[in-house]
Amino acid sequence: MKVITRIPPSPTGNLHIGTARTALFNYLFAKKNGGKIILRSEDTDRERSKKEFEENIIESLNWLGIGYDEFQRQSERGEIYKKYIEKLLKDGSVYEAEEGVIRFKNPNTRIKFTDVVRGDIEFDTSDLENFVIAKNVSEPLYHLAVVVDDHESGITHIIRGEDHISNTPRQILIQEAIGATRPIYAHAPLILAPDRSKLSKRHGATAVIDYQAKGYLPEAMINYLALLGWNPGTDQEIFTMEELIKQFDLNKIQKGGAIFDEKKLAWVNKEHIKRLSPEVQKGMQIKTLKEEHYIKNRPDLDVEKMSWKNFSKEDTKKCLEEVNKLIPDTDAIMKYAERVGKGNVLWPLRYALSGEEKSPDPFTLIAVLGKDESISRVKKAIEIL
RNA sequence: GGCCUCAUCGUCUAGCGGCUAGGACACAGCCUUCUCAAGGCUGGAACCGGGGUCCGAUUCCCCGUGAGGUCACCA
Repeated sequence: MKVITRIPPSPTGNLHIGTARTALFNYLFAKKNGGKIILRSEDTDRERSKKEFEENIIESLNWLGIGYDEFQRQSERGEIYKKYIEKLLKDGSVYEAEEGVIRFKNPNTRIKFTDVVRGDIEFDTSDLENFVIAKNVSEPLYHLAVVVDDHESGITHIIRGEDHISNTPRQILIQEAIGATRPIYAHAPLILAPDRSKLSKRHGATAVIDYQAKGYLPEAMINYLALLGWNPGTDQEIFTMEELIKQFDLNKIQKGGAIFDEKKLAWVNKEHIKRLSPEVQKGMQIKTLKEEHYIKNRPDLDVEKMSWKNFSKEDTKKCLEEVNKLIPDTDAIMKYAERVGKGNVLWPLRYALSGEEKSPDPFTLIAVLGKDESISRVKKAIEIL
């Protein structure tokens, strides 16, 4: 049996981190099994669906490197749904209610299904009412559209968020009514905000594009997302997409929700940056450096932090005066530093330029600031001394 | 509230009956003449509670408690 999975976002917002993580799991699982993956835009809600969101979702998925084999748009599949709704109407599985919508006739049975990550789950559907499956024959709603699409596309595995567990019995009911085979379910835990509630817009940056804008590497994002709710069972924490595909396993998906921690994302990002070529790293460093407050504005300098170790203020001052004549000649400064003591020269130089105890090296700073600005910053330091 | 799901350091997690409960992030301290937004070392930090089962429970069962999800003509 060929594995077929799906990524079914609703274009009512930018690609959400939670959706991206679920998309990733579907992608990894399909790739690992040599399967197929379908991106399905669930835009049956004409009011809320926006073209721009669909574009954002596609772009974000692209940026992350999550590919797919086929693209579908529910708004273009009206005829297919209509055919099913009419058939259900005819055989009496659904009926038109007084309000004019179409409801599913609840058979009030017990539905039991096996979830790959949670085991057996059982529902008594008599707790459910006769739920609405379409506004009319031409306007299907979520449950109907999903079940029909999954069936028509031959979806074998539905990997989705835990928030869909309670939707499952309804969908199974519809499956049985249209004679569809039941796919295998795997409900992944939710990605949580720091307060342990479902991560949503009110928690700030929740769209993939927000992190793209912050300068995170797509590889880092993928890596971190994969680790939220899944782990390989080893101590490995840094992965490439290829490694993830190779190691991914539905059975190792976590049960409990995981809080999204940007600090750890930042660490993962740093680890991926380290694996980049020195040239690319330098380019990224310079790009992000330009946004630093201490590059945009002259820093306030603290005389006490100006000297390295026990080197005197007077000597530090002399060093800086010498160095200032050499800027921006890197080799000359380095040669001088080796003679006088690297720390004695490089620390105060870097501090004079950035005003930070931790910052990139002085030569990078000179490159970013430019000759004139560098010289005047060092001059300022000399004055204070 | 009904139904469903979940429960190991602050966070992400390993553990699948016997471990000094491991790793990572974060945090704290120390080291490092500085091309250091680095690296290294050390440290503090967890099995929600109560019953069982068992020679023995973090691990299996039950009950609590807590957290979350879901109850739309949204998806």
